Amino acid sequence: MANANVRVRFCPSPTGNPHVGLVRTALFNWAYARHTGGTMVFRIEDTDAARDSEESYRQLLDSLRWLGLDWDEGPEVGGPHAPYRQSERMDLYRDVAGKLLAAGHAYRCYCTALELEARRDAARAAGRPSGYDGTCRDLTEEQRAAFEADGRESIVRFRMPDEPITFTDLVRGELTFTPDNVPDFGIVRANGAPLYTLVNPVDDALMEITHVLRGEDLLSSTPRQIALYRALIELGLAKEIPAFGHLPYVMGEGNKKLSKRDPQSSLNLYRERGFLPEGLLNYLSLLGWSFSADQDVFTVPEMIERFDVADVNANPARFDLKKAESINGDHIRMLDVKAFTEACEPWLTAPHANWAPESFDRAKWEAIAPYAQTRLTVLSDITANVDFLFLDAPVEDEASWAKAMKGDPAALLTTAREKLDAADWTSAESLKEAVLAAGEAHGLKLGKAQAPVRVAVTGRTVGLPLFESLEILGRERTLARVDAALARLTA
RNA sequence: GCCCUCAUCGUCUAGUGGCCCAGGACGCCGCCCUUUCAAGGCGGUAGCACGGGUUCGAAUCCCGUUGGGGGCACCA
Repeated sequence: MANANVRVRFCPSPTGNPHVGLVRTALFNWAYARHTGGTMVFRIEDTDAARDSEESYRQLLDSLRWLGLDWDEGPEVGGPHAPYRQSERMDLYRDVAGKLLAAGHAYRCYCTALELEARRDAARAAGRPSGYDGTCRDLTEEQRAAFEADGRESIVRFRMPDEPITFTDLVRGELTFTPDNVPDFGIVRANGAPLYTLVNPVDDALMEITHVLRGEDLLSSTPRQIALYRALIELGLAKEIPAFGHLPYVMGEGNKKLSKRDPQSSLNLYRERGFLPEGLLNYLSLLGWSFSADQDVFTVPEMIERFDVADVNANPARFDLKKAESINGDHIRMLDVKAFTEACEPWLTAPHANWAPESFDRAKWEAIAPYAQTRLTVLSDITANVDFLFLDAPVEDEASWAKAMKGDPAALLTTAREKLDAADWTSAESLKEAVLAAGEAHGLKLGKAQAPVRVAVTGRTVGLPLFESLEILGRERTLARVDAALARLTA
């Protein structure tokens, strides 16, 4: 299925934070490019000055880089069709709009927003399609002059052909749209700024995009783009119409499309919680696609090897955090210890941690990291697992204390302290025997006996293997914490 | 309102007319392992939206119904 002629593109507009739906779209385009040996074009659609922001643009690039979704042409990389930010290509669009107008493929429309709205409402009430009704389609020179003389503003509108448009969607098969339901559409604002409806297909044409893989929300605008494409071809501005593939939505809670406003959709959220790029990508690829019938954890290279748009299915998928975390956990386990150790470090140093940066002890961290790797689902959970090593005193968790300090904890701890004091601190096994012996002295099995020790030392009832933890914490600090607990118990 | 689109366990999916009284994964439940919690192992729970066709045979094809989602901008 290799086809080095494939050119796909990812073309977000820089508004708000990157969200997971956007990432899924980027991923599928990228995977298809890498699978076929084609080219990934990254283009920024910043034609809406009121909504676009430089901050959002920066985040977009940063996010893609973090995810490892690289691009062959685009911002900061360049390419034969530069520039790749539409805000820097305005002259080009003006030129194309002029040619479209001159050739009669577009016309000036003088309808005001109010008039449009009134006619739209009337059309709906009458049960007719509510798109533009073509009022200015065939204005005479006199009518046009009159509107101009009135000082009316005008937008440029594309003239849709009076025939049905059929195309074969890569994921949905053959689709046909009748002219009644695909009205003429605006391509240039009254202030001269081009609209997405013009700019997107024009750039796809100029950049010689062969496969347009985008969200399902754009499905109904496809016939308009095809019509525009045909006009561009006629004008010698485009070579051929690309193939379209509309990817299913990523849905959120309830049953609504995950939107940028939805906090659950924010890519940054997953990044901050400690998702691994490959874990998140793995999960996201499962939304509308499957690796095989019986395997859903795989690496990015494995995905590239198998990915094909033709295998994407058409139904919307709900984002399931539990499964995303589970798969991420699998990827955490796939890391070698060194990579895992390094990946966690950002969470172990300020500002994420609740201890001073200088309290972080790399040697201790490296010693305990292997015990943590099998039980994390997201990296940010690491702090609660190892904070006892870096905090001056264990966290105060009343619920844990109450749960563990039952029976006669002071007696148990007193014995445990004696045994631990006498144990071999270079051996976790020896520490285990100390606690075991202390338990036996009070008629407690190891499971019960370790609980008060664990809470005294780490503050929590759950955590990493206890005796290895004690060994790494060290004799002095362990005994001091047992003493502190004893003091509290007997106060 | 008009148009488009989608429809397999709670969720993500495999399935392209017989291999399916439907397979995997997450979740949930139980057991094993076990120093807690995980991880791991084993087992269980649960689904082809409905109604008509077509066919020797339908989760798979067709029609309709119902339900979900989207579009109908001087947003993208």
